[in-house]
Amino acid sequence: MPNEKPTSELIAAPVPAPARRSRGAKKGIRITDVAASAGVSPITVSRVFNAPETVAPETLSRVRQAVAQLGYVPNRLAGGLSSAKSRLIAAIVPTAAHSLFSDTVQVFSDTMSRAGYQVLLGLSGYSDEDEDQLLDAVLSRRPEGVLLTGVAHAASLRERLLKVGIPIVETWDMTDEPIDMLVGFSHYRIGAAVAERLLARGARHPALVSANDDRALARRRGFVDTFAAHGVQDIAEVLVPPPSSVALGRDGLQRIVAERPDTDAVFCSPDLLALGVVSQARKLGVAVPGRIAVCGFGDLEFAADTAPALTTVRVDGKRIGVTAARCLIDRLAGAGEKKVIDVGFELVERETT
Amino acid sequence: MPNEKPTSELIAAPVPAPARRSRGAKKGIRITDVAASAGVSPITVSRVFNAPETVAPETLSRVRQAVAQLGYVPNRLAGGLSSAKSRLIAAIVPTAAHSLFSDTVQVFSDTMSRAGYQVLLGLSGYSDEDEDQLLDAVLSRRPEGVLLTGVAHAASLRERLLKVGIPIVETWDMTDEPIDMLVGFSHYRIGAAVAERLLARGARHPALVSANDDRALARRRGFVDTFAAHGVQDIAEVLVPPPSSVALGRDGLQRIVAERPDTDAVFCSPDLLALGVVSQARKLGVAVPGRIAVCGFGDLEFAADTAPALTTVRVDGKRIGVTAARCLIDRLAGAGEKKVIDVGFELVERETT
DNA sequence: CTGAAAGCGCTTACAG
DNA sequence: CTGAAAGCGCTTACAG
Repeated sequence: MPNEKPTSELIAAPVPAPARRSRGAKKGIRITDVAASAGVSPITVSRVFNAPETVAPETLSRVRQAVAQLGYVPNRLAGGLSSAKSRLIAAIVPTAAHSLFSDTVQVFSDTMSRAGYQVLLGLSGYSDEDEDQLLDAVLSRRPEGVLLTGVAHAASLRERLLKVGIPIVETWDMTDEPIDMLVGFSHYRIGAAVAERLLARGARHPALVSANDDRALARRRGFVDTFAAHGVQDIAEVLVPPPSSVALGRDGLQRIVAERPDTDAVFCSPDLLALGVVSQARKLGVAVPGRIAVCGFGDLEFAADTAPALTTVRVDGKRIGVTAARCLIDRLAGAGEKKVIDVGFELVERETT
Repeated sequence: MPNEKPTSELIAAPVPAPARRSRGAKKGIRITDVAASAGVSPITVSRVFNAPETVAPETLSRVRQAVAQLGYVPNRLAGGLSSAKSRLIAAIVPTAAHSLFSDTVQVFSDTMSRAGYQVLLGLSGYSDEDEDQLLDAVLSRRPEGVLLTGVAHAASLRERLLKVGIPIVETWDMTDEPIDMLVGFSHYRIGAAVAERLLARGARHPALVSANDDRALARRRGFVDTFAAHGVQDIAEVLVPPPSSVALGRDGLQRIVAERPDTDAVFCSPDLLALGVVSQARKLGVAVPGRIAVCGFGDLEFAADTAPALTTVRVDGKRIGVTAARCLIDRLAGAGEKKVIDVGFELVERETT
């Protein structure tokens, strides 16, 4: 006897029930399936995942058995919608490809997942242009926190992020006015430190081969200002667009020496450019660091080998990753206030002769 | 006059309405806010985002204005739950750090987002152990497709993925029994090709310095089998755990030459190991490729410069990324069947003297 | 071209 | 320690 109607028609039934609609995630095991199988209510199943300590041990194992048997995986779209906790953290980095930030992303992701969060990677591509669009995509997932690379963001991005009211960590840079939390270091001070080191070595005709993103330009300013303070005003420079490469570095030195044959020091950042510069110097028969001192940025592992005469700047990307993750985790746990952490940097001279 | 009760108490009110519960994403602009502001129904607002071509131009612009003014960002947790379309694709890669796969991830992500999908990165960490746990985390987001790195997955993973029934692309490897689609190349054939090249150069005492992951071991098999087919059975080898590094390569050659002073060829993969081997050879005064021929894997950009005598194997990671993305996009659009695409590889000899 | 109602699969805030 | 009801913010499948 299918389609039996309820007998309670005496009690007004104003709207006739419309035909069944098949929609949404019809297939797949739901929490109610597990509940039925384990002989408990859906709420109890939910607790097994989200607050197991509040469930009786015997119930716990019965539910877990049902979960395993049915192969149930909770639907976090539903869970997130219901609880307003997406358990998602967005990490916005310029690029995934051969990047300075990959160490940071790696440990950040590891640390966050150990704390029960998943990382949604947003690739911003070094341009502010689509950053707004990327932010739309990211925010549509309702992340509970955001890691940002750098501090120079379009005003619109700052405002929107501020309005959303979730914890933010900016990284890999320094500023007096962070959006929220900050774990990084000063690129300006790096440029200044490199300049001082080169000055101490006696350099008087410095040059620059550098990427042209915000952070590289901050290093450039520190470099230029410091030389200026010592009376060296005129610095030859080659700015290259991303992605940096050995070839661009090689080409950079070529242009520098053509323009300024008396160049006695080059600050190249990142290290990939420095490798090109060192290689080209070798090809030209120019002694490094004897004739031209070269300093890079990024401390590529193999640089030590490839270019033992190369001074470089080391930054601990892993430390930035863990620290940033901890900041967010603390904040999400209710603790942790607005703070700025400077992880500093290190000038590395390996085997300067 | 707050809390005015409805006047219709004559019509049975069996269950007293419980107190209001504040829960879920209380704050934030909802689709109903936009609808009210634009003077349309929520469905129309939904259409503006998901099927703008079905909305009258004038309505469209009115709604978009309201969206812009209120700063509305659709909640994809809700949208995904309702439509069973998360617009999320999972990409599972071993690591984010200095990786061969970063090019693939980059273009994959770019291509997918241009098609309206976001990429959820899962870092599997080279071990099958937590792969099940990672899969739980990933599947809980209900991705519409999955990109996998490699083809050697635990049987449980294969089964679970198969059961979910979403499109899968395996990448960076080759197999006769893919889970679904496959975009990659044969590591075994690479090992064989390298062996043949070295044999042609006259090598008779080959050695191996290699990572120990599944794909590196497949290259090893191709290498060993091919030499065996030519009567060379005894191959010295050093297998190193991830992450590979220049230092491990250096150490590797040291052990090889100590064990087999007559070694005349070394296959090192990945290239980071090859760089170490070449560097150590230089330190030992061993001519490369004169005394020992060295072949790497991965075609690191700077290797050309660092070790011009290094033969290496180039694989087009970007092509894998785009192709894999296209496979998924086609399939999600209803077209595209199960297929295997071999992107091949290339042996690169730069300036062998 | 537009809208009213129902439902996606969870969790919250109670009450017991 | 456990559960019944309501609701999170969307979209589907209609109907007009």
